[in-house]
Amino acid sequence: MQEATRLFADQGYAGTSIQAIADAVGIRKPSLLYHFGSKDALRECVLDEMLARWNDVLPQVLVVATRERQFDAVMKVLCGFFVDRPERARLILRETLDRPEHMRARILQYVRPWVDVIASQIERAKADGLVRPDVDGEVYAFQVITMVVGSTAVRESLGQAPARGTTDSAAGPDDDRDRFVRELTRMARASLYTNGTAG
Amino acid sequence: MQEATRLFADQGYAGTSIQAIADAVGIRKPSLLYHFGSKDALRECVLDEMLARWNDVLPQVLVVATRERQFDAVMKVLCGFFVDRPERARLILRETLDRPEHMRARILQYVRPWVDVIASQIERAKADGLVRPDVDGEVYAFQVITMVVGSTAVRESLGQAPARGTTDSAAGPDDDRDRFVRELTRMARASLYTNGTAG
DNA sequence: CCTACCGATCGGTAGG
DNA sequence: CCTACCGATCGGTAGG
Repeated sequence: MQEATRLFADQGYAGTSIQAIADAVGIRKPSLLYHFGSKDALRECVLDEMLARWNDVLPQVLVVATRERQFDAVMKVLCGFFVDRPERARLILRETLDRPEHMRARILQYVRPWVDVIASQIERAKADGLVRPDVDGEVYAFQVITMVVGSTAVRESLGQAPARGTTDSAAGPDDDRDRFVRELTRMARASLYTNGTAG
Repeated sequence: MQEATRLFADQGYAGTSIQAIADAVGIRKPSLLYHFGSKDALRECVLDEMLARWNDVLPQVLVVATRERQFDAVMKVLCGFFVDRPERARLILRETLDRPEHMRARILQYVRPWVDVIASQIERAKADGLVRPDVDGEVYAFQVITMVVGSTAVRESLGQAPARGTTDSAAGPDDDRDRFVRELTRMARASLYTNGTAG
């Protein structure tokens, strides 16, 4: 499963042969097919597992969401899920491009709860005058998720080439990660609240 | 070329056989190979043509950039390039996932001018106190481009499923397009300027 | 979990 | 631009 996830994410479904997966695991091709039935069933299995882990992470944020600083908590969980395992972002992007109609249903199922949580927060905050009145909560939430997934998927691939500019000379990978997450969060927050710096 | 671009964007490079491209054009497979030499050469050709059109569009924005309202002009051209032909966004995303090291060079070559233009605008505006002081121009510009490409690539595929919410009942495709571009522009602008509504 | 094998399709070439 | 063909690899099956 791990190897299949990695290979599908890195080379795509059509670009990955079941022979290659079998080689990576150290068994023969028919043995792999015995376990999963077909290549397409393996694809479903890989996607299901990733979405199941996504569901593991959902309750965390709903608990935290009862406190203040909800926004930062949601962004932290959302970013963490993909940034800590970028192959998830690449896989979800590839699947969306490969089988849009198939992914639409799953995305509705799995991101809908998030969109609802975020949208309800936005409406509440809008009533308090904290959120810009022209924000469309649903489009906004969808856009933020797309931004996180998309930029995470290409970040490692591109070695964040254009992002090393004028800052201090040497920075560790952890610094890069934090800087990346912080900027994503900053953009999402600033484009939402009337006061761009407050949660 | 058109058919190859469309097929590579929709089904991916590995998922598209030269036979399928030949069928779409109405010629035989060896005839196609005669023109382009190999499948990989065709891939290069398709990518080169798209990047060449990107370069056609660059001067436009540099001319407009001498006037006021630079930001909106840059966003309009950037969004238009991808939103009007979403297969460009899908192709560039697939190529980045398929051959990251190969794309890094091209992206540095083709998006560097944009990043520089935007970054210089940001530094000027920062000095005037118009831009938030904590904005990292390079990371920001990279993030905006990623957001535009990523969300455009998946927008059509997903039929913007979660984005039909509470607005008026029936809206034409043009309305959707404008709403999409407007929200992208709004987010990019609001996360940059101290006053989120001014150019 | 294996060996042995299947038809279909892959990218590409020979030759005209 | 075609017909005819190449070896290699594809996903998958038979049978143990």
